[in-house]
Amino acid sequence: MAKTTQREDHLKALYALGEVQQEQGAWVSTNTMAMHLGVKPPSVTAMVQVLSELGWAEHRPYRGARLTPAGRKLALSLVRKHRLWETFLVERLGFGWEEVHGIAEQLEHVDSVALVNKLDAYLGHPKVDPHGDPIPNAEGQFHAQPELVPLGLYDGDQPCAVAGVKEGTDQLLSEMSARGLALGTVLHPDDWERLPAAWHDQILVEPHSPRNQEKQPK
Amino acid sequence: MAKTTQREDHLKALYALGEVQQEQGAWVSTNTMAMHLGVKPPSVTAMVQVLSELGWAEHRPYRGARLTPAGRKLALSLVRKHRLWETFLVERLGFGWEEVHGIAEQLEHVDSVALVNKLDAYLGHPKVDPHGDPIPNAEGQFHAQPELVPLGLYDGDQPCAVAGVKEGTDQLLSEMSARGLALGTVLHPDDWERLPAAWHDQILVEPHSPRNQEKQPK
DNA sequence: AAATATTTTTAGATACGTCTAAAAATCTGG
DNA sequence: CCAGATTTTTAGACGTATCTAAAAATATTT
Repeated sequence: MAKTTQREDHLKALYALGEVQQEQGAWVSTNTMAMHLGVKPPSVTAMVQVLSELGWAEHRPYRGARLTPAGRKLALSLVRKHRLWETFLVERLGFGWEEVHGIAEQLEHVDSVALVNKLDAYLGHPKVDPHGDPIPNAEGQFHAQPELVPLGLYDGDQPCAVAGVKEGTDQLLSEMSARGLALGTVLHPDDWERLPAAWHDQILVEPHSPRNQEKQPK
Repeated sequence: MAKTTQREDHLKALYALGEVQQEQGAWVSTNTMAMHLGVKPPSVTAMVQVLSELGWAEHRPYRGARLTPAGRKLALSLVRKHRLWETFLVERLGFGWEEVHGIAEQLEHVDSVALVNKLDAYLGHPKVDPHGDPIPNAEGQFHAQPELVPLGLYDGDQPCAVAGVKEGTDQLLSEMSARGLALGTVLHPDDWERLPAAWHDQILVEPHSPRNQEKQPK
C-alpha cells in the first residue's frame, strides 16, 4: 500500500481544512472533506480509513479525522510541490496566476524527490508562490512571513501591497487580473475605495515595503 | 470514457512497437506489448479492447493490434510531451540524461495543451531530446533529421558525433556518462576503437558537423 | 495432415475508488 | 430527556485495471 493520487488529495484536504484555518490538528468532519473534494461523504469515510491504516491520519468514527505527524509531513510536501510548480508556471512559462491551479494539481503528484529539489533551486528557493502563499521548505517548515491582512481590515494610511488572495477562485483571479491587480501591486489609500466591496475581505495585503516592485492598477 | 494513464501507456507501447521499428502501422502482438509494459498478456488483451472501443486502436483477435489515425495522433502527443520534459529536466534542471526517463514518464501524463506548448516555446522549440530522439511538433510531425547510424556501421574516416543511443537502458547511459560520453560528444577515428565492443551497435552517430559543441571523452 | 507446442483470449478473482440506499450515531429543540 | 432532524457510517454495487487458471485459436513438427 502506497501513495496514490486520490490518497494524496484526501490528505491535502485534511491538511487544508484542519491545520491552516484554525488551530493545529483540529478534527475535520468527513462531510466537510467531501464538500471540499467534490465527492460523496461515504467515499471520504472509506478513504479516511485507508489513510488511517497507512498511519497518515487518525479516524474517530462520527467525530472526524486529523493528520498524524507522518501525514502532516506528507501533506506539506504536497503543498510544497504544488506551490513550486505554480511558481514555475507563472514565472517561467508565463501563465497567468489564475490559470495554474489545475495544472499544478496534476504536477504535484509526480513522485521524485530529486525533481522537487532541483525545481526549487532552479526557481531560486522562492518563499511564496504567485498567489502569495508561503512555500514550505524540504523539511516542511514555512519561512517566517509578514502578517497578511484582508484589505477591508487594513487601517493604515500608508500604501499597501497585494500579497495574496484568500480563496483563489479562478473567477476572482481573472477579474483581478483584468483590473491590473497582481501580486505586488501597490495600492494607495484612495485606490482601494474604487475596488468592488466584495473584494475587501478576499484580497490580502501587507504594508508596502520599498522592495516591492510598483505595479499600478488601471 | 476518456484518457487514463494506463490507456496512454498501452497506446505508447503500441506506437513504439508498431510504428517506429518497422513499417508504418504493423500489427503488434499482445504478448509483445505485455513484455514491453511489464504486465501479463490477458491485461493487454483487455486494454486493447478498451482502446478499440475508444477508437484509438484496431484489434484482430489472435492477430494483434494497431493504432488508428486518432490513436496515432494521441501517441505522438505523448511522445512529444515525454521528450520535451526530458529536455527540460536535462537542460534546465541539470539532470543527467540517464536519470530522466522515469520522471518524464510521469510528467507526460499531465493533461494541458497550453502547458506543453508553453514548455516547447520556453525550451526554444527543440528538435531532439537529450537522448537524440526527435521531438514531433504539435501536429505530430517530425523535423527532417540527419540519418543516424550505429557506431559500428559508421565507416567514415572523419570524426563523428554521438547523436543518440538505440535502447536507452539506464545501465548503459550511466556507463557512457562515466566515460564522458554525452549527446554531441565528438569521436575521432581512433577514439571508438577504445570503446567496449558491445556499444558499437548501441551508440548512434552522425557525421560531425562544425555546429556540434566539442566534448571530448576521457 | 495429425499431434503437439505456442500464443492469445476468456472466465473468474482481487484491489482501488467511487456511488446510492439504508442503518446507526450524534445533535437539537421542545 | 426524549423525539425528530442531521450527520456519518455500513452495506452492497459498479467501473477500471490487474492477476491466475483454463479454454480456444494458431503454429510447428514429424
